[in-house]
Amino acid sequence: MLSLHQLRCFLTTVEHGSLTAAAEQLGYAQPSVSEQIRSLERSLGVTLFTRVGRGVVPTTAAETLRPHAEQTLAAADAAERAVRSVATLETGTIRFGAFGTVRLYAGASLVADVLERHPGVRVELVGQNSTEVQEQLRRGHLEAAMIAIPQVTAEGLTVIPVARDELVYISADPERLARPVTAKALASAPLVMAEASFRAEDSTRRILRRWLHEIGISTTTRIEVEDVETAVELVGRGLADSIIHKGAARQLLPRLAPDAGYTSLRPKQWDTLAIAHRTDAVLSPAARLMIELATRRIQSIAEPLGAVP
Amino acid sequence: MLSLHQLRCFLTTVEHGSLTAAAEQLGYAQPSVSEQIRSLERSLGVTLFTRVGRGVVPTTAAETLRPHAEQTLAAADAAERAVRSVATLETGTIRFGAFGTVRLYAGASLVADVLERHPGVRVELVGQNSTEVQEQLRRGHLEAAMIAIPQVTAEGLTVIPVARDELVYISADPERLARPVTAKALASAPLVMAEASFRAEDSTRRILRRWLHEIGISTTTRIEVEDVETAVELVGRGLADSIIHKGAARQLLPRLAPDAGYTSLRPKQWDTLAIAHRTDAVLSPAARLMIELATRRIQSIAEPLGAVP
DNA sequence: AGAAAGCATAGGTTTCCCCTAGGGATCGCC
DNA sequence: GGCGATCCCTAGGGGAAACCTATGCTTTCT
Repeated sequence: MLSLHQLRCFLTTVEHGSLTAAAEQLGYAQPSVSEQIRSLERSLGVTLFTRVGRGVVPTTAAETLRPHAEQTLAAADAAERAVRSVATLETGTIRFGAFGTVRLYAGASLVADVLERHPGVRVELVGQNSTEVQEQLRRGHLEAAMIAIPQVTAEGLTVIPVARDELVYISADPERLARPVTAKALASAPLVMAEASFRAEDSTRRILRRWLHEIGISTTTRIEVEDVETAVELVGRGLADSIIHKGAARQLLPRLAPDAGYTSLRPKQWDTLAIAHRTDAVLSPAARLMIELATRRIQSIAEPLGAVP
Repeated sequence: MLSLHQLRCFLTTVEHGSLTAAAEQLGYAQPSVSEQIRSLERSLGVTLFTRVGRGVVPTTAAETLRPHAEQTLAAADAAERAVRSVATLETGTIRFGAFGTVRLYAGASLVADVLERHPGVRVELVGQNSTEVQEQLRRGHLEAAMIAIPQVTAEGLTVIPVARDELVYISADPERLARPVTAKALASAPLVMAEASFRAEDSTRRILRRWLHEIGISTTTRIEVEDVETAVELVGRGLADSIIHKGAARQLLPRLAPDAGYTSLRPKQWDTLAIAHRTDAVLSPAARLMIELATRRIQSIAEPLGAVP
């Protein structure tokens, strides 16, 4: 049976023109190489070297074999290196940004997905606050992140939209949920707003601001909080109402505000969810995996938008 | 250490989605395949299958490895088939020695013969000069050669006579060709001699020397040239006469010296044509084919002598 | 002619390959 | 929910293969 080991011995012998030199090169004793060559000749039914005096001379069969042997070994080497590059992913850390509402999609079950496919990896979800993610993206400490799209794309970042998510009105007051909320109704509501995107360019607020501005009403935010969970809890206690992503509402309301519900805005408003990475970055397999899984997950909840990069 | 065997087991397992099925396909017991996969995983430092309940599921590392494994096995298979095709003369290079006058017999039409029978092969006729052929035979770069027999066989070479060829006198002077040339007449002729055999042991000259020596005459070579064609051309221009093989005369005179002709020596002298190869060599099919065809061709021109090996 | 270089052979040890036998987990079916 | 079937793993043993050292033979160089 043909073996890579035989081919290696063969090639080294051809290159050095000597069994002894090949053995030395390979770190074996000379008879070992000799035996490998002999077994290769036997398995191929061909004489590869004519033993002449001191030294060996390759036959035409050997010359025929040579390029194929080289290609085979090259392919095997490529296989090894390809897998090893994955191995670094297997044993390394996947560091991925996901903050604001997006974090809810790319949460525990996403991590579970990754761990199932790559049992050895360590997963790090970065997303305590938007400033941190933005900063780490910019400095290259994070390869990529899932974000609610900012209206003005940050410099040096490539942003790829993957889905859109509806903005819904959440409240503990059934009466307010009876019909879609208009801008006018919104203006008179006590609101708690959470940061859902880049601090300076929070997309949700920007959308609301523009919407209300169109009909000459200014925002009336009552409370400002850091994270969506807190906002939802406050809504659950009836202290205020809020506007969040529909996907977040479906996930959080049952858990944090069982007595609250949600309804659409009128007209409906949408926020865009996207992947962001440094424009000049070459994404690693790990980042690609994370993006793929997160995208799939988001698109299974929100409305798909465009193609996966 | 990576091995083809491991890759084979791996691929079969991926394709069948089961170790048991792969083992059955490969004709092994299940634990054997299992062990191969495990050793492959260990040598790559990667988990290839997640053992889930009953059954195995390939990881992304396995998906990465798969195309490379396929390519490696394909390359190995190609290597095997390439060499086997050489063994059966479907392809490959036939390298054969033929120099001096013999080259005229084993010339273009011999090559055509070989190519007709084996369209895929490449033919290499080595024979620029005798030293080169002798050297390559001795060093094993040539398996076999057709030669004009040397009186003293070279050491380590087996020489098998296959035919004898008459030595004839060629001249542009019709008067000299009127009757067979005796030693006496030869002594007074201006001669051009070409190297026709091993440089040091040129058989033609040796024969002539012995012949003339018997009647107390020394040779009177006027010109020395490397190849027979040049000698014949000089004869054609009337600058000298020469002694060459009859077969060579018949082939070359019309082409190179149309005004010249040939006549026998008196008594007739013969040179022996033979096949030479290393004594300890096992001849390849390619060499045997070449020997057989060359022998047949020579014997159709010169007088057969002994049997084909 | 003697020394050096290179391959082959011989014999023994270690490693690897493959087998059979049996244990544990999961899945499907009563 | 129990039970058989399926599939993988572990354990241990036998045989082959790989590798080594030591040695002998041939060729080549000096």
